[in-house]
Amino acid sequence: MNHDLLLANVAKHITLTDEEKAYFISLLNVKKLRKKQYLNQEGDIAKGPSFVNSGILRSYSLDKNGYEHVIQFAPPGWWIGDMASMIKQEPGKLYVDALEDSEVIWIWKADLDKLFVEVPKFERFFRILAENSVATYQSRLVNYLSLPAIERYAGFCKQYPSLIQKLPQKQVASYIGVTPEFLSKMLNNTVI
Amino acid sequence: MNHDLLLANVAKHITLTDEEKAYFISLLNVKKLRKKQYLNQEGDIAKGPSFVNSGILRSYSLDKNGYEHVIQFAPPGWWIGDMASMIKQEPGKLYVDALEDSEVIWIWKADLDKLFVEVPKFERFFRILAENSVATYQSRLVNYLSLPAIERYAGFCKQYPSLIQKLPQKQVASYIGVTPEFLSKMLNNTVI
DNA sequence: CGTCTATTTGAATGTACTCAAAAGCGGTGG
DNA sequence: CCACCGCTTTTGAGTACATTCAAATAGACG
Repeated sequence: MNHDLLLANVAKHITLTDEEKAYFISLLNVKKLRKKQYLNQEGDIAKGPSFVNSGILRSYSLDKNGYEHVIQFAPPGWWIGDMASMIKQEPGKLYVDALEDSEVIWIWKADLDKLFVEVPKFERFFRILAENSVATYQSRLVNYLSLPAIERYAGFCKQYPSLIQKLPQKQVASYIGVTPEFLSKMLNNTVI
Repeated sequence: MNHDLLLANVAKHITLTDEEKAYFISLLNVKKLRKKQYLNQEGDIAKGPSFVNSGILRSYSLDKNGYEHVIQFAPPGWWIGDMASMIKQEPGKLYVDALEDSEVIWIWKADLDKLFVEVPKFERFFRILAENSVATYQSRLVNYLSLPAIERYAGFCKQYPSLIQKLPQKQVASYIGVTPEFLSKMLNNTVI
């Protein structure tokens, strides 16, 4: 149970006293996930934000035809979760699971709210986190609306060069919004 | 120059003293926009978050074929801006303009940073704002990845019933990610 | 080794786009 | 007040990008 990666992540944006660190750590929970294990399933109420300490997680939705659509990948050092479900504390529409054996550090939404009151610096930290997330989603939407699949793939490779090597092609296809068959054809120039 | 709508918006999440209100107001700028006038153009560095007091604004990107892709509509009471450009203070990829004569209240990023230090409650306010925005983008992405155009249109009508009446069909088409021609055909069942 | 899943390949299909042109609509100026 | 201009919406034909379904092949893992 090592919080170094998380504390380094926090330290990027705010500076904590030892006491504040200790309090923060006292609120944390750790969960080990086996490959394919769920952190969250559709219909669950998201417990709170989750930080990936090791492994890779992803969030995705399932459409009525049973196809998965990846919303986010989270390698070590990233946060993941179903924000809508977390905010409203309502059953969510996203699944979160592990693509490989992983370790996650997470905090109850109720504890986070306490933390915001006790150590207001964390308001800043999570504000910055959310703002960065907004920027990422905005740019993803721009890509999705204005680029053909092949360029969305190129953009993904450029933005996440280390991820691309670890992910099954199927997962990347889902993230860029095409079927695995079509991505395969694109990469092998079988698209005529 | 009436800040009531903005103050009511702020009051939804945090409670300010009269002094804090006065300080906040002292940092605000007002801009009137004529229909079609830009608040921000591609390549501009976003000044800071903008609150729509009256009218309707939209943000959009322009692809290399010259087609517009609407990222967001902002009726009165909503915030809008190019988050990536604002955070990094780098030239952005989004345009923001007025779909009708509008009035916008905005704050310089540098003043906002000062505000966060002077009145930390605003960290909370903008954290909540950004979190809601993340939730909205997540759900929009889910829709985009997993629903056919006709259902994205239905979803838009359901989610923004009052907006749909005010917007030119062309703008809605762009938001849901189809050409104006195709939306017209969908609505008139000319799609065979 | 066998099983399960991922990837590839092919053919047929479908959803949505492009281009072009006509029709509708709203604002503005003479 | 109405005619005209510019922009939006509609309609049609042809096309392209991406999907579906099916089946073969390849990889990964116990």
